[in-house]
Order: sequence, then C-alpha cells, then structure tokens
Amino acid sequence: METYTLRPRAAVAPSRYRIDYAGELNEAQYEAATTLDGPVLVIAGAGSGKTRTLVYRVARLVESGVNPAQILLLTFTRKAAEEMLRRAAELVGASCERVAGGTFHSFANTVLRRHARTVGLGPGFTILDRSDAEDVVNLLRTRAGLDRKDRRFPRKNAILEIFSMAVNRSTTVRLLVEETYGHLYDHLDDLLRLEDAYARYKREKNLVDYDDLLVLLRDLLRDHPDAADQLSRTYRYVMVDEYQDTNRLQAEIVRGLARTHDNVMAVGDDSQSIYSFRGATFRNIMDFPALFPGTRIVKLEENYRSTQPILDLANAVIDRAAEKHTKVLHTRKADGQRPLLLQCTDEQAQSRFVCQRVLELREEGVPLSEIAVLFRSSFHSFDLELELSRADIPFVKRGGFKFIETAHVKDVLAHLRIVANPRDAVSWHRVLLLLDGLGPKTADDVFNHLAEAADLAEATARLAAYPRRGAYTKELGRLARVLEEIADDRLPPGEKVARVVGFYTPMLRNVHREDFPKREKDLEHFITIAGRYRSLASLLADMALEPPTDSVGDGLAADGEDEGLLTLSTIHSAKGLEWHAVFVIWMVDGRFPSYHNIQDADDVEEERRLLYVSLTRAKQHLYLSYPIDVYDRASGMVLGKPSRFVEGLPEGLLREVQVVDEGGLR
DNA sequence: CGGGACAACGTTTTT
DNA sequence: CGTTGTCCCG
Repeated sequence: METYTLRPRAAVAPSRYRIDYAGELNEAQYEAATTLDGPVLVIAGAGSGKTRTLVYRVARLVESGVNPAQILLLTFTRKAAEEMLRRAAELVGASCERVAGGTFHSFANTVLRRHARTVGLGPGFTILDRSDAEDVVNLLRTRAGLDRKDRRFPRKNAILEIFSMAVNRSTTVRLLVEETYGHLYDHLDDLLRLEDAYARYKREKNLVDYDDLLVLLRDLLRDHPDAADQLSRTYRYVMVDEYQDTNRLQAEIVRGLARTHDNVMAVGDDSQSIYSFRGATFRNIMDFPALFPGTRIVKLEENYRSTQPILDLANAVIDRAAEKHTKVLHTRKADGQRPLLLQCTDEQAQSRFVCQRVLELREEGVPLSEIAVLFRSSFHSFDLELELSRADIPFVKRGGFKFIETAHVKDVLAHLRIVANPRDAVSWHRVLLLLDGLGPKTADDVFNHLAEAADLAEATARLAAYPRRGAYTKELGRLARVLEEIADDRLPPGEKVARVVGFYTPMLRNVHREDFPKREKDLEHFITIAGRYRSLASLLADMALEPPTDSVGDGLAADGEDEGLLTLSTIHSAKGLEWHAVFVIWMVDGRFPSYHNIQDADDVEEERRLLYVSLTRAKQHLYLSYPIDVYDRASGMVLGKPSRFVEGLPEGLLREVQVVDEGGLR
C-alpha cells in the first residue's frame, strides 16, 4: 500500500508547508483542488481520487489562510468526513480537524439547536427516528378512528413513506397520491388530515423527524435573512460530497448557505445515484450549473482503484443504461484477471463457495479486512453468516438492522429522551407501557396527568403522586426515582445509561426469557458506547442520526483483531469504500434487481447503477455469484435466471464458472 | 382494562 | 418468518 509520511504536528504556521500539488495530483484533480473561489462541479468517477482531491483542496484552502472552521464539508456519513479531515490534517497540520461538517441531517441538527426559537422549536427538541415516527402516526391513526373504519387503510409505514416522499421530492401528499399512489386515492382526505395531525403533534411535543431537520434548515435559510447571512458568512467555503444522492431540499440548503459568496464545490457521479427512494435524483447534479451560474465543471475519469478487466465490466453494465452517462472510466492497471461469474446449485453452495474462496485468498496473503461480500438487501446474507460462523471466519456486517433499533435498546433510550425533553410523549408512552400491570389506556391517562408539568421535576412528582391505584402504583414511584436520578447533570451519560439498564433489566428478564443473555449483552454494549460521550444531548442526537453500525454479531471473534474482519455489507452501505477482493452474491433476477423494482423502468435503472457501484468497489478480484432454482417465499416465485444485468453482456467480459459440490459429508 | 393466544399479512435500500 | 392486528379470558 502507498505510504504516507506524517509531518510533525508542531504548531508551525500552515503556510510554511509547500505541498507539491501539481506533482501529486493529475491535471483534472489539480484543477479541482486549486479552484478555490466560485462554484465548481466535479464529476468524479468511481475510484478517481475524489477523496484525495477534496483533501488537497482543504489543505490548499487552509494554506491560503482560510480558517478551517469556515470550511463546511457535507458528506454522506460522518465517517467519510472524519477520514477526510484526518488526511487533510496529515497534510497541513491538525488545524484541519476543526473543519465543520457531517451529514446534512447532523449539520441541520447542530444549526437548529442554536436557532431553535427562530423556527418555532424548543432547543431541547427530540429527533424521531423512523420507528418513533411510525409510532406517532399509528397513535394518531387510531385516534382518528381510521383503523376500524376501513381495513384497507394503509399501514403506518406506508403512510409515513408517503409523507416522507412528499417532503423529499418537494411535492405535496395530494400530488404524490394522484401521480404515484393512485390506489390510495380514496383515502386522500384521511391522509391529508392525518398529515396535518402529525405535523401539529410534533410541534406540540417539540419533536422533529428526519425530514423536518432538512425542511426547517431550509426554512431558516429562506425565511430569515439575518440568520441566513450569518450562517453563510460563517461557512465561507462549502463542499458537498456524493452530490448525486442529494435531493432538491438539500440543493436549496446548499444554495442558501452559499448566498453571500457562491463558494461551493459539489462532487458527485451520476452513475452512482442510488438513493432515489429518499427523493434523491441524479438530475440534481445536472441542475447544479443552473443553480449556480458560472459553474466550472471538472471531470475526473482516470480510475486508480480497479484493474482494466473490472472496469470493462462496470463500463459495459452502465453503458446499457437507458440514459447515457457523462464519462467512461479508464485505468493504467491494464492487467488483471477477468471477473468471475459463478453458477451455484443453491444458496448453500453459494455460501460455501464464498467461505472457501475467502479462506484461499487469506492463504494467498490477502487480509480479511481487504475482502468484502456485497448484496442487494440485508437479509441476503443470513445463510452466509451461518456458514462463516461455522468456518470460524470473523466478520462485521454493515447496513440493514442496527442494534440501536432493537426494542430493548430503544426502551433504555426512551428513559434518556424523557430527561432531555419531558414533553416527548412517544418516549413517555414507551416507558410507561413497560411497567407491570400498565396498558395503553392507563399509560394515556398517566401521561395526561403529567403532560402539563413545566419541567421534569414536576413531571416526576406528578408521576409518583398519580392518584389512581393499581398494581403499577409502586412501579410508578420507582420510575419517578430513576428519572430524577438520571436528570442530574453531573452524571456522565455512560453512568445514566447504566442506571437505566439497572432499572430495566429485571423487566427485560421477565419479558424475554429465551434470548435474555443476548439482549443483556446489547445493553452492556450500549453502556460502553454511551461512555464515549460527554453530554446527553450529543449521545441522543448521534443515536438518531449516526447510530453505531457494528452489530454485536456472533461472528465477532476476538482473535480476528490482527488481520481484521471480513466485511459483509449492503451495497448502499458500501458506497465510497474499496477492497482488494469483492464478492457480489445473489446475482439473480428478482433479488438483484429486486423484484420490487422490475416493473418501473426508472427503478430498474437505479438497480443497474447499484450494480455499477458494487463492481467498482473491487481493486483486484471480483466474483459474482448466483444460485439457481431457489424458491423465494416473499415473491412466491422460483428464482431461476441470472440477473438481467449480466445476461447478454458482450463476450469475454466475464469468466463463467460452475460451482460443483464434491458431495458427501463434510 | 391488561395481557396472552392466535390469525393474517407483507416482506429493500438510509438519514 | 417475523411483525401487526384481533379476539377473548382473567
């Protein structure tokens, strides 16, 4: 691997360093890194040194005297931002670590905490994650009597999807239903009333969902010129990564942030747009020059990651896209083996193939941390996970279900959220229902009893003095005491979580006899995570916006530390990453493309880009595999054909191999 | 009114 | 297969 010499961290003025930009960047990268003022759009192909370019640009800005705190770096994940800043710091000194940044949502959160009053929020607002939001919608739906009246009224997740889609596509629920959800037209009036009730409920209880974060930031920038100017002057240079995955709302935010200076660099790749379900559109990237007149466009087309045979395959896949893309990747790594396409008899054979080949690669000296298995949907790896455990191959899984979303972790979290925002009805409800002998009706009643409390102290006092008696009376007193305990500001977050866990564990043991130990382990893990935080507010914000993705899977063998872990990941979560060897499993029509997305042509195109993203993660070795004749319960069909994306490709791009089982017992 | 037992339903990707 | 909704008993 390429080595990098660290410069001393001493507090020497950054401008004393002379970085040889021209020598270390190619021509296009150089142009992108050194064009500091005015709008710039960088079309950066996969593996084209995009991060490197951004890093050098940050360095250049700092070198030219810009205060790092005035640079705002909006990236897709916080990890990506940290990695970039770390590398920039290596170049020009630690001051780069003060560069502001994060995801749009986390940035919005930070800004809105400071300007909460301006947009009509209390500063202690609680962020609802998707399932919290669903709980609220469900409550309101029941309240409105929509659950009885008509059985076919959409479920909470469907309802929320519509609400969210309307926001992220900058349209209205009415138009969306008319255009896309025609089968729900009969329910339109009820949906609109529910939407209204949902909005009012959130306002009343000081709650915001993911979409509100973006909307409110946009509103702040649009409707409050003073605040907008101040923000814009604070962040004199704005850089946005993965621009193809932003939506109109985010584009408006960028526009607003740059209102006083137009110093914006957007970096993206239209071939890698894979978040349309979140309202993103690759057209956003095409519209950038219209939004920022005078935009300079730079294309990075030389790939430094993959071998030519891998790129040939990726180019061929994307070349068959309905809409032509803006560039073709090339590389100087001409040699390398052709990607393999493996036909397996069934899912078991596929899993065993991956295990065996991973072990062989390890024999050849490829560390596990340089190998990844990618798949369309999280559950596609279940069988493989069992097989890996059997083979003692340690792995980490990214994407899909997060441990923070498990019921027991959310239960503990709810206690903390009450302390942060005593008006948080969702959390109160959740916590109250945990108590023995207390059901929905009583929970409602108790909550109404303490809803008017001015602060937490008053709320807990009312809780302990709840007039009606029942089996739960003692429990209410205990709950009140725990809440008072953890409300103490002197207690660090880790200790608060530990107290709640102590209170909660006995209840957990009663409810979940079977897998209690595993759940208890999750809670221990949670205490550890909380221990890294200094304030409760930042812990809660992170749990909603940047939840830890490492699951405490069984596969996490402690001895895996030395050579790392094999990565299993959804393709969405693999974005921006690279490995020496990459497996893409389940290359079966109906799985990839997913059977949900084969009706609509645009959906199929997005699946194609998804495949493009997965192929371009590989540096040296690429394996595509598919089982044949697998019955799929979900769709009720037999999956027998390889993915339409690999069928009918030009000859010679893939080496087709049949996986044969020697049979017998292993 | 709370909670357990059972039936029915729908099944992706992420902040 | 796991979640969500319904029904009925204590």
